[in-house]
Amino acid sequence: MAIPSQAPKNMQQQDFEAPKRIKRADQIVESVKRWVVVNGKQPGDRLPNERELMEQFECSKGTVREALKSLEVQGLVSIKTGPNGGAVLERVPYEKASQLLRNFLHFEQPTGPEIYALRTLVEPEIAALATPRLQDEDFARLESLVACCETPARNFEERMQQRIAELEFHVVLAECCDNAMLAFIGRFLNDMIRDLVIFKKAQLPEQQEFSCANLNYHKQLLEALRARDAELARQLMRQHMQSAEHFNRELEGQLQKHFLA
Amino acid sequence: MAIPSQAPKNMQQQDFEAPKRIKRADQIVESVKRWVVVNGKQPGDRLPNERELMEQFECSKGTVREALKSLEVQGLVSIKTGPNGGAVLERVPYEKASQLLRNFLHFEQPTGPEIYALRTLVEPEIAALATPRLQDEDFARLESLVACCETPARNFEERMQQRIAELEFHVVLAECCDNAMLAFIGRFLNDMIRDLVIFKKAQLPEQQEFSCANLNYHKQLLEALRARDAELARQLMRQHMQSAEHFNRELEGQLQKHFLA
DNA sequence: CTATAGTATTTATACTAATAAATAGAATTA
DNA sequence: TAATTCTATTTATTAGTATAAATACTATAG
Repeated sequence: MAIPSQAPKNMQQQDFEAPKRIKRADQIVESVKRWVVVNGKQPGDRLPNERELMEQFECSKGTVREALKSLEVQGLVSIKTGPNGGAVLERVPYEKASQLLRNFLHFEQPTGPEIYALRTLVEPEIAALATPRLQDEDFARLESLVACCETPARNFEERMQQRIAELEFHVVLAECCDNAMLAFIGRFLNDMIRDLVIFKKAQLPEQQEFSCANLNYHKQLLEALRARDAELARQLMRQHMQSAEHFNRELEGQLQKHFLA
Repeated sequence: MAIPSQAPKNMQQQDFEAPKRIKRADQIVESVKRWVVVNGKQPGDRLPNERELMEQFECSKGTVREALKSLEVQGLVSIKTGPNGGAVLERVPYEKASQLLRNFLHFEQPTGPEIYALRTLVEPEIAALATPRLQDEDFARLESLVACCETPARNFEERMQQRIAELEFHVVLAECCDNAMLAFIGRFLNDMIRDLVIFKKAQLPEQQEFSCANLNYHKQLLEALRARDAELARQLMRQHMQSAEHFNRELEGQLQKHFLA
């Protein structure tokens, strides 16, 4: 949140750096952000309504709206109509942050191997961090997700759902680990893989061996987690990820053949 | 990019899910995004100007401007005035993505140890991936950054600059590794640490031992990189990170004492 | 006294029209 | 030819008006 450097009017051509005019709306956005951090505002606190903002910043309705739109897109406020409506401060939801990061990656689409390489790094740590923090309800969720994959899938739809459940297993762990960044990366990678799985791999014939291996690892992991053995959980997850990486490579190979044929 | 579910008017109360009206501007944003992916538009391609968008979407100028503002905030377009002005497609710059992710983390400020824990995971991999890809100019940059830390700092300002140079060393490696996500995380963590260093640690008396250890690791790393020995680079980086993590813990302890006194 | 329906108010949402600022490129001048 | 001024195009900003949505409050019915 940098201080908006007011562009001086009468200046020689000598300044090559950032002589760019800062738009009114963006100035307002920065002011609001400063106001939030300086006054230690918390999620739920309300911003002044549009009329007051117009007066405060001496600008028109349209400009205020643009500023509020900016804050809304960034996920920092949500806007409601009606009495007691207006803009209220929000903690940025995961979905928002995730979507914005995906925009960033749009023109350099990470490949499967890249995603799995990262996953191999972070998932074992997530497992280890989550181990001492899992509650009864978390175990219940993990159980049900494992159960979901036990029975062999009868059709495409079921196979898809089992894949999602497999991934959800990792999301539960990510949510429980108390390192916000690690959790974010974990969830984000899962989302990326989910899209890969759904849009690319699903059309291939059943990958019995693959699913079976995953299920086994998840079962073993669940045991280790219940025993609160962080080190074992880390080890198992590492093996799980290496196995998944290997299977992914194989799948992509098959997909290649499938595509050429 | 979900399909905007038109909210049905006469419906029983049974739907708890997302009956929320989608704002006109957001609909336009989604349309534009679809247009980009469907037509495979690339950075540099221009969007229709405001007037055309108004006609195309049958809406007013204000609404178009809100939509464009949204796209601008997301870093997907940049907008210029004048002839040949208007909105052009951009690849989202790192700074934008970084800032948006920081908003997400604002209310759950990651602690030093959390940041270093992640760093210990990713930096060794970054070093290994960068090893075969470094060009002459990259080596030159690394050299100059190391040189910058050779001479003992005479004052606060110099000490600060050396710290920045130390971190920049890691940014160079991140930029060279061809895994976009890993690179992003690496740079992001460096930014976080830079802020920690600048705002928290700088006031403490000189950390000679710390800086010296870092410098040594960087020198050894540079050798390994020149020898194109990825495995050695990974090992060295791992040790470097463990050492840095350890020093950070110590620093935070000293800071605590400093603060209490 | 309680639940329901109606009403009024607050607030965002959307549109129109007009002016200001920026700039690329054409026309002009020395 | 080279610098300068002019001009057309396009966004930036403003003002004012009207509409639609959400909700708190009130009145009514049971």
